[in-house]
Amino acid sequence: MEEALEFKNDMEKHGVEPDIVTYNILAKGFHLLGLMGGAWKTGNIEEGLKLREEMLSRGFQLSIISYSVLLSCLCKSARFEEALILLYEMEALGLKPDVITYSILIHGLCKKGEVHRAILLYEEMCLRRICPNYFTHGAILLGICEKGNISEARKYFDNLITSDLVEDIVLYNIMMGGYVKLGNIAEAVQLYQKLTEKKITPSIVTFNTLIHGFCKSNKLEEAWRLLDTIKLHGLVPSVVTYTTLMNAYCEVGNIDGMLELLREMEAKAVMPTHVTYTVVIKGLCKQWKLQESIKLLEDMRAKGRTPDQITYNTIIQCLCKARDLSKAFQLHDEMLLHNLEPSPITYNVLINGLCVYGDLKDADKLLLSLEDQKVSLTKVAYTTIVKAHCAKGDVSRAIIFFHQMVEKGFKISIRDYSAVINRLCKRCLINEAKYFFCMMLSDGISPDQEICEVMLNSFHQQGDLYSVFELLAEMIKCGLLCDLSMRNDDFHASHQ
DNA sequence: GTAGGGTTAG
Repeated sequence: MEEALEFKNDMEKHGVEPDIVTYNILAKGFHLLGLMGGAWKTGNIEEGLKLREEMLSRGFQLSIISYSVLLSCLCKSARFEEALILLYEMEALGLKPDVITYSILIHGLCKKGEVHRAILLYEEMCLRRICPNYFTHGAILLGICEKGNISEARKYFDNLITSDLVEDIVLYNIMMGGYVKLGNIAEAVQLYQKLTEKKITPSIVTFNTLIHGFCKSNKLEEAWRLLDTIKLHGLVPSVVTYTTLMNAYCEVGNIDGMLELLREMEAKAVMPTHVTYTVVIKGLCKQWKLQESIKLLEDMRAKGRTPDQITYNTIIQCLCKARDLSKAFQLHDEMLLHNLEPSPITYNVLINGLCVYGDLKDADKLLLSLEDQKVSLTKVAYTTIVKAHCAKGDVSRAIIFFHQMVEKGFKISIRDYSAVINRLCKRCLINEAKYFFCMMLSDGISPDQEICEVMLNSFHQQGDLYSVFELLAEMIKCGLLCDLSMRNDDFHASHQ
């Protein structure tokens, strides 16, 4: 692309003005690069938007297709506001969005969990007499599935397949994937039987989905048997088929079996992707073959398989466990060097590494500097550091980070409070545990049996009967009464 | 001469 752009600049220098076709060719290039994924993705949207600006300023009209390409890219990075502005812009210019344009937006929204907004757009397109097709329906179905609302998804699916004569295997695949994601392989298999009864031809994705389902339920035999079924249907196992099985082998610690599969796929000229290599790296890490996995990371680039965040996170996590934190941070720096933005998970792994295997002070420093840099973090970054401070007994720091977590607007669950209270009780820091317990109550979260047991035990150990009664009263309020009689016995026992 | 959308794996 760089050369293509340079060439275009050359054209202009020589007085040859680019025209609409020139721009479309460049747009296609950026789109392809975007599809290839990895580090350059976001940079390409910017280039694409720049091209649009340039075209508009030169008085060219973009086509509906060019707009769709831009919309597709924006959706992939969840930039929906900008996408909707572009949609508005195309309408203002007299370009009528069609079923594909709408499907792109609907799919983008669904994929990122914004099903509600997707359905609004869906209704809008229907009002404008643009008829939804399989692509549109598939997007909505996927959205409902990914929200985990499987029964609603099934209703939607059943409606689709009964109201139409022609059936679409992709809809089946999406529905089966929904079941598999929830670990319900049985329902997925039933759907598979249903589609074979209806003489619908399964695709390789159908089988990959089933294989994934079996692997998830530790039914490796069944997964393996599907390889023959694939061949029976005249299909060829894809890179996803192999990678799924390799991952399953990796998970059960059969690294040799995993490598065997890698050799087999290469022998059959199925090219491993960056996901495949990430699985292999994970396997090597499991065997503590860190040098080898770093070597593979380098080899990937040479083979044109750009490692992504997950690839790096895998090795970084292993380096942390091996207490080689400097090498872990070196890889983090390498990500930046390659224009690969570390993900929130990368930082969770590094912070956890410093907390558990390094110096807690460095973890504090890292988190604070990330906040300064406005790097986006997940709640886990905070819970990790809070837990570490609780475990080491530095409650004041734990409280500071806990409040920061609240301020950032993260939803605090009972599990987060339990994690803190458990650790404080373990260190007999009763007053501190009570502090968090009260905070939890004022947060509107009711305690559960487990958390109360932990605290009661701790109070008992310290002979703090006042606290015992106080907590028992609170338990009565919350309806956690089942063990009250036993506690009374305890009380009598300790009074004798 | 150019040109848009769905499902699967880490």
